[in-house]
Amino acid sequence: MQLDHVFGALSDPTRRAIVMRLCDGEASVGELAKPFEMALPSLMKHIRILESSGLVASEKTGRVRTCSLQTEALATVEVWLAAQREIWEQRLDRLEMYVEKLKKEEKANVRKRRSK
Amino acid sequence: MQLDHVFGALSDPTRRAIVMRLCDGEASVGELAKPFEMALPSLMKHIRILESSGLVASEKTGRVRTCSLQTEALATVEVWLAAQREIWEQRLDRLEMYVEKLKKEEKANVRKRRSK
DNA sequence: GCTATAGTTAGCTTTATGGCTAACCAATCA
DNA sequence: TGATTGGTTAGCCATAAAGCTAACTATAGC
Repeated sequence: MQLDHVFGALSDPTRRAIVMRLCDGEASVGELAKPFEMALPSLMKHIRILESSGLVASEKTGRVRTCSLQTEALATVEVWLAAQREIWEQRLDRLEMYVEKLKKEEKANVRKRRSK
Repeated sequence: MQLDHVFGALSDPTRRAIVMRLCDGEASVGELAKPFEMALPSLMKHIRILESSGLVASEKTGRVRTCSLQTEALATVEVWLAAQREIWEQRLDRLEMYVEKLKKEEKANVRKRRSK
């Protein structure tokens, strides 16, 4: 599973809607297609993309294909984002500490200057 | 800030690399360009895309443009993902409870059958 | 003021994306 | 077995994406 494909898959509103729909449980291709004013083959493409991204799995029994969500992929993306934000926030913290240090030094300087 | 654009922006490896680089602090366009074997205008396009997605901000002073990360956008995506996963997991929980219920009933049935 | 540096604009190419229709296959169901 | 339903394949089109080069603008440094 690659971030590229997962982010790519989620960048389309139709596909995000499908993911949201699948959060409520499995669905057949036809069921997924209903809310959209879109030809079946077009929707199938989206499903394929979701599948190749690892976000969705599907299985065909008889003539109906049932799709379901694969949460591991969602989790992977969450982890990546959280990691980035963490690094960033650590940096902000350091910066903040540095600023605090500067402020204290400045206060000290002010006191010094006053006492001169 | 729209999910479409943020996910779209993050679906490209070059742009994710830029985001990761900016986690370590601000950088000029030139600095950002260095690690990539890519013409400047191409890289600039990526920066524009990151900017229009709200992930990155930039300001030009003199002749250098300095770019920085806007964490709110990252946070927004995280929230969306977490929400989806939560719904999904709640559903799994309900399903699990249902399965447990079924198991208990089955056990009860077995006991009944034995006592017959 | 000339030159080098840092971006920017314009315009081109190639490939990918998102949509369509029409025709097709394979299970159900009457 | 013939019609209907559910999905699939193939192939087309328009637009967007990702890259390039070449030429341009505007600051900084000498």
